[in-house]
Amino acid sequence: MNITLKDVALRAGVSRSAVSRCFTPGASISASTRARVEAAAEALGYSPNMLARSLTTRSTRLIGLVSNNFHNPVFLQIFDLFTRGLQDRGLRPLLVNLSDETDPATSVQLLRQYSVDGVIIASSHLPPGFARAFADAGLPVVHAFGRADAAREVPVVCIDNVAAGRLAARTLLLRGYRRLGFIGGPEGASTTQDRLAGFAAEAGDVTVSFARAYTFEAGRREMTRLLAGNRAEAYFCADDVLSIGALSALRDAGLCVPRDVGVIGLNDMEMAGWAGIDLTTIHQPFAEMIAACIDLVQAVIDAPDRLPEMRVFPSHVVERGTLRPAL
Amino acid sequence: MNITLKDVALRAGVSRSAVSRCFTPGASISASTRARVEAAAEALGYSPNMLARSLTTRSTRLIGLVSNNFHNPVFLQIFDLFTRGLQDRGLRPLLVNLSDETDPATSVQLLRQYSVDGVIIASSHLPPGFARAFADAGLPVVHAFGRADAAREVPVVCIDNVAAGRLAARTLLLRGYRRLGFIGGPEGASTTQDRLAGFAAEAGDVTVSFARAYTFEAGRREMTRLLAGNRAEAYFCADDVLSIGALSALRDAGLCVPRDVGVIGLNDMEMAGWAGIDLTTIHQPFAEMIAACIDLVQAVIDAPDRLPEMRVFPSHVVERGTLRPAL
DNA sequence: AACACCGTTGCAACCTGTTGCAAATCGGCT
DNA sequence: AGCCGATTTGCAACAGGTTGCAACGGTGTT
Repeated sequence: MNITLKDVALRAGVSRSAVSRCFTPGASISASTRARVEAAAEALGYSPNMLARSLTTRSTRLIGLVSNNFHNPVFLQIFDLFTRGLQDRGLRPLLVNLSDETDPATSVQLLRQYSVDGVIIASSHLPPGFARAFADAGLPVVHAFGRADAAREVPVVCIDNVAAGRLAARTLLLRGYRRLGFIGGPEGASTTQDRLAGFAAEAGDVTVSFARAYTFEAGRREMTRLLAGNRAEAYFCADDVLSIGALSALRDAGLCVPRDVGVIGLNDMEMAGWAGIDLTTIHQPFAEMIAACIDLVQAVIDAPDRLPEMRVFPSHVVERGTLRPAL
Repeated sequence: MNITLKDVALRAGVSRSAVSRCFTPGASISASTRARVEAAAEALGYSPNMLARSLTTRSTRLIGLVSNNFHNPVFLQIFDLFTRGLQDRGLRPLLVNLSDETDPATSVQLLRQYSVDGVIIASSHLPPGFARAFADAGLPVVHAFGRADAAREVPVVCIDNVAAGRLAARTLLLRGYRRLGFIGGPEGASTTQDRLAGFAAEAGDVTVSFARAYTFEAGRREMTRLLAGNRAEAYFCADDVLSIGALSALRDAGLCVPRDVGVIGLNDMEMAGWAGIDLTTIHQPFAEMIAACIDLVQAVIDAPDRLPEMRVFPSHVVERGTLRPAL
């Protein structure tokens, strides 16, 4: 059915090895045989079987892309960057949707069955040790948006979430907001914990609450709940989509943003810049971070014994319309 | 390095075939050897190499998932449904991001190199013949959100876009809106053309314009442009994210929706239901459509010579706040 | 002409698993 | 014990490639 090496070899009148070498960069082959082989391959429409090749080369160029964030719109941007970045380097993303699955064992087995060269985990809320399970199974792994202090076990690419929390607090204080509030994602999410730690360290006494998930509805519900009590003057939401939910609740309550209440988010997803949302937020440099992830996983593949490394990126405030100007 | 059949066979004191049969459902193997093999496999942490197996079985259970819609938030929902649906059936999505690549040749070659069992194309704006190129290469393919009349060449899963356009027009007319306008996606998108055809057929004389892309900004810009001229009483936007952009422009212009202008979208993406957006829109039953895609691609894999089939799903209006009530 | 050297080529083994076929084993029956 | 048929098992070939090694052919040198 399909065209194989043998067919091409037969037509070109050479051995299978010659054909193989023709498609292997750097192999020793004369210009004349190469031409004959290429002509034959062209005529037959041959393209080498990557998976058969991988048996001996032990490289599939497949990368497992593991995530459980299929409800936060920022992840569409993230998947776009990952898939394009991988493709540009000749790597292929095998997508794994964890949805509610949080036991790494099945994903590890799955990705080993498919002999992926490496794994990128893109998530900020997974049980501790999730990423390590891949490393333990001998799979090169990088954890994107993971926790910095896990980096002794697994390479991590992230921003300094504690510093980002601090930055959020300073930004709010500088604009004259006093009683501050924090709205996190699920309490277990490491990013949420770190952002809160930094925020509280800088702002002192803050009201703290957690949304059920990184979704619009969860953010809106949480803010609605908060408004029933004694509200703060400004809130740091640990994620843009939460912020947008919170803004919706504030507006429904007849409060004016940024005059009555200030809101600062985190991520700077595309939607944050939409007219009508216009969210002031802390920018994560996704493009650079994702490029770093791919470089890093490639580096681990090339040198499996390299020590886990952490790449921390700077974040900064993007001024829009949900905070009043600095005093 | 990795554990193979041979290692397990050695430890269990049986032949490689016995081990293979132990992992092949329906193969003839006695309970006692099975137990011995399973114990050995367990002890060594063996799991079979799917790719090596695929050499002889000619099935990888890999499905190419091809799309160029990484900027329309509805596609995050769609990817979620696809990945979960495929996983639930033991299939693995190999994601291909076309971004601006519109020549099928490279994608076809890529997916053939990886011996995918089948391909699902999820896009409404691709050059005609794109999907057919996969079929011509002998790859089982299904086109999700494709054009109905291409179904003679390639199986298609879609709604009846012409009927949806009609439905939009009737819905607007029934609510007393007269001079109607249509805002499409890129003019070349088949879905846009069909929706317009139905809309115009029912509404008669409509103002027609096209946004550059299926994005918020494009929708907003197009509506802003339209407002400079003689505006219509209500608009059918061929996509929710366009609608949201259009709404943003309307509000900035001080117009009241739905009193001054009505807007109806199409897709019923999650965001359409967000408070503050509250978009009246035509629902596409994504969950059912995507399940159908997967069933269909599986069917084509099982019977490659089956005639291309079209599965058309019903769509209906979801009433929210961007149209005034019916008279 | 003899020799060394280098790039090119084919052979054969190997990567990991599957499967047709024939041989071995087993249980049951006379 | 001997025979039958069904089940289980291993051998060997195969899927589509890669690669170490030895043989080969051509060139330049002495």
